[in-house]
Amino acid sequence: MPELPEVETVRVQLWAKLRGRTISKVIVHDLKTVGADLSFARKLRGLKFADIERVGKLLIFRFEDRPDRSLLGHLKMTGQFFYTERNALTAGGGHSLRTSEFKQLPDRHTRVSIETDAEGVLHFNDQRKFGFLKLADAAETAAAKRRFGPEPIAPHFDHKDFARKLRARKTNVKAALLDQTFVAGLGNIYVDETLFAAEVKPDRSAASLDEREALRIAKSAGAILKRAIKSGGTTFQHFMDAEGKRGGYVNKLKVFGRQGLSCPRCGATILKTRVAGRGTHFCPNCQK
DNA sequence: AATTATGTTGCGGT
DNA sequence: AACCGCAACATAAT
Repeated sequence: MPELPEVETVRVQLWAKLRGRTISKVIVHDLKTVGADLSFARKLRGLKFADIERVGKLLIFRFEDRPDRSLLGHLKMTGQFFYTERNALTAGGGHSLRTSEFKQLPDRHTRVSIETDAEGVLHFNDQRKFGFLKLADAAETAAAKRRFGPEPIAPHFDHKDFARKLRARKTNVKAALLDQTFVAGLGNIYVDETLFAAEVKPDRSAASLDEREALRIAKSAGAILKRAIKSGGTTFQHFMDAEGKRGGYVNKLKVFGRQGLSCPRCGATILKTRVAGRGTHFCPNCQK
């Protein structure tokens, strides 16, 4: 899933469900996903969720009375967090084993299941197994957070500073925007959408940008990420939110996945090429 | 049926 | 230090 808007969508949903809940049982279906940590389940059992933080595309679960222990979660390419619950109140009065409206979980891509004291279960699904859940101490957590650059949606994001630093980069502008240590939260979809909004070609060298272009990129990135959050993210292939729903921003994409179709701004044909090793979509006419 | 692509990023080598 | 290419893995499409 996983660019900032998708992760933020899931963060908000999970917090509403997990707030104040205590972990009663953890089932590790795939050891690699937890970094081969044989004590992963034991260390989580009994912990009470106190907060869910997001930095860039990384989720950080915090626990009450245990500031020295956090759970880091990254979805990478195909990770998904699903929250399901058994219906405590059914017509017959008993427990229904139906886990959700959208699918039976766990399924063959479920890597970890975390049960709570509220009949609710948090499932971590990940087809390709690039994603991970990792227990971290305070120092590791702080170190992980420090590696991220500023987020374009941050209240105090400094557009001028960003523009100056962007123009000092030696790569093309797409590679610069994908670098999470430079600016956090953009991925392949939102970089293409940002550069379309800013009217800049993805393969332009960052150093060739003038001040106005760099500022347009800074402003566009924040605007697009915010709009995408409002739409619940983008479902292009795998993304599903914590309730199994798809992201609405897919209908608002201007260039991503629209190769061969006409540019919504000028009518020229959208192209797909390869830039920074990634499939890249842009309008050859109105992006300069 | 082999090759290529896929919403990410860490690593090892310039 | 910054940057590039590749690898981690599973699946669908060509």
